[in-house]
Amino acid sequence: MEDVARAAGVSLVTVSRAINTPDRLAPATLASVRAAIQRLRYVPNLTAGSLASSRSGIIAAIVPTIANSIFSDTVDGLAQALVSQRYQLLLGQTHYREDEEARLIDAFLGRRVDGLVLTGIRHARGVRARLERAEIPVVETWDLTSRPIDMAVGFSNHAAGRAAARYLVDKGYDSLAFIGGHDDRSAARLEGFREGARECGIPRVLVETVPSPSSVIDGGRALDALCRSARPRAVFCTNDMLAAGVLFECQRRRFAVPGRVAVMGFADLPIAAGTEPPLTSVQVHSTEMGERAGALLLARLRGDADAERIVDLGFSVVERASA
Amino acid sequence: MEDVARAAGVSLVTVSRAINTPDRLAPATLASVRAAIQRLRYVPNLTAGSLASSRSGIIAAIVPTIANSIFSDTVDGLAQALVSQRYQLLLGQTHYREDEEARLIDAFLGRRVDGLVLTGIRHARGVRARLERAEIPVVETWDLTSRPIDMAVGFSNHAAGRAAARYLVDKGYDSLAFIGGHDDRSAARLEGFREGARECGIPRVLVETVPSPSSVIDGGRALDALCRSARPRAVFCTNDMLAAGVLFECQRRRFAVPGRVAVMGFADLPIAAGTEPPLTSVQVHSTEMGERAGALLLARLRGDADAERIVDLGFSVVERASA
DNA sequence: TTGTATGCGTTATCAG
DNA sequence: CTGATAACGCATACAA
Repeated sequence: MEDVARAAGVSLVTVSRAINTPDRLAPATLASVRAAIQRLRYVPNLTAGSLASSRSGIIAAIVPTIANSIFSDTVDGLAQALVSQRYQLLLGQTHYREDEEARLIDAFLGRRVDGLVLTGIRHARGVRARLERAEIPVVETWDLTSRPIDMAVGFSNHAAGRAAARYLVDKGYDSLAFIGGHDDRSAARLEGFREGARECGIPRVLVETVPSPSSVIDGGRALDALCRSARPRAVFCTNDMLAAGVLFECQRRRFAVPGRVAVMGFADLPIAAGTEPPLTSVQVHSTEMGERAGALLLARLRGDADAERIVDLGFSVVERASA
Repeated sequence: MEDVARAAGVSLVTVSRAINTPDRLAPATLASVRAAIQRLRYVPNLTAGSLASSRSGIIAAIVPTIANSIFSDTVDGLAQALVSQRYQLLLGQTHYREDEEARLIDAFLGRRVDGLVLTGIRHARGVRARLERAEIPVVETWDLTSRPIDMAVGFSNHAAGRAAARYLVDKGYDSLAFIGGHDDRSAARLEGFREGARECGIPRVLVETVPSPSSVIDGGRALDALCRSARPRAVFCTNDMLAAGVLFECQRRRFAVPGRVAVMGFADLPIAAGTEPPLTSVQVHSTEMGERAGALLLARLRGDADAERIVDLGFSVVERASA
């Protein structure tokens, strides 16, 4: 920066201003500084800038795994929101482990990130306190709570599960099965699913859990396992990939869908509209979740104190042919 | 840090050492510093550390889009490799635009990242020079070249496309179609596919391109478009999701697979093993690509000068029932 | 509109 | 094994 200043015949600060607040410089000055920057191929050191300004320009996001399209969609949305304001995105994966989340949070706080996006509302003990002490904006996603650490954008997994059960019962299916992972959000959906079924006079639902992250093949296996001990009329899968696996397994077994067994997915991924039969699913706005999370952070960083703290994006059952 | 030093009755440097090189401290000193750190809830400022040490502890990765499982798998692998060495991962998306890639690279160089992982081997002009001047390790992924910017880990997309064509012809299919995006790597696969077909005496292949990022539904549409003007016996899709869409479309049209039309995918995603019929695909080690990229960077950062520069992970045709 | 002085919180170097 | 001192490269308050 000193070299640039010398080359342009100005002082250090002027170079700094040419980069950060160009409109506060005389056009001629600005031009000569920019020319010098180009000529010397000067690349401003953001680390030094961060240290001096105590703003890192970095937002961190923590997801269970990026190799699951629902979370990668959210990260995509978040990245979109941030790129416009020149924030950079630091990414961490927990692999569904609370202690990993805590480790990542510590590491990111050390980096003095300007904001943090978390997945879920359950965290290791101590995390909440550390985040509150850090005094940075935090958004929890993919679920809702009345008492977020700071802000939250998501939907009620419990209500979504309940809605799925009620939808299926409304359609006339009386023997319900649930296929899902055992992470917190799947568990909430299951609880809601059971409650919805109970409310409709169905006291018990079949449950088959699969490891998280789950995949197409787990869906097929789960249906296989269910059919060994029972004869479900409708299967609700906590993720469209599982549901696709169930559809393929139905094809193998020559089960008509929805005639012999109805199939319902979750998340309304692009695949849902492309299957045969097209998949009835619960739409949850994965990408928008990231965008809104980003928007909440940016608003707070801009100083908008009156921004919302809890955004319920809701969900909706998208009816297609499979159920 | 000063507070901690005072509380522990040592100097600043000793606190720094307790954090970075604990084995060079007397056990008693270390213990008292650690106690003070805990007591005061001291969170070391990595930004200041980076500035002083001129090592940021950050690796950046740039992918076309994270919302496509092949790239998110690679990012996953990379993140895995880095987390063990306490490197953090900065993520950027180009959305298949060279100028976005250039912008991101500049931003990341400004952040003084310790290493960079790129997707593909084509970049905007000037990028190569800037990266060489930055003197940081760079890994290009998802393709190979004899002249990488620095290092590369991938496979030959051209050879993979060629192998797909030869495989299909070997199986007796004489009318070939290609469904793929129009990004560089898909283009390379198409070129290879055409070459392979030509070598087997098939001068022309049908081609249907879809927008990137592509999805299941595009696969169905593409098959639809192809069938309007021709009658392909075998379809090679440049991505398993497209292939799954083709399978579903076949189901809709009551085309037997592979009897009426054979379907071949690419990447061997988890879905490939779960479809009905299971999908013949080209396996390309997406996750390992990220892991190896991370390993190459780490080796270089450790100072291993004699590390490899080009890693060909190869590919293999995984034969299943669909072709 | 531009410049001067100061500090951001560490690590590296050297000395003891 | 520990400490004193000088960077690291920039942004901010204040002055001109």
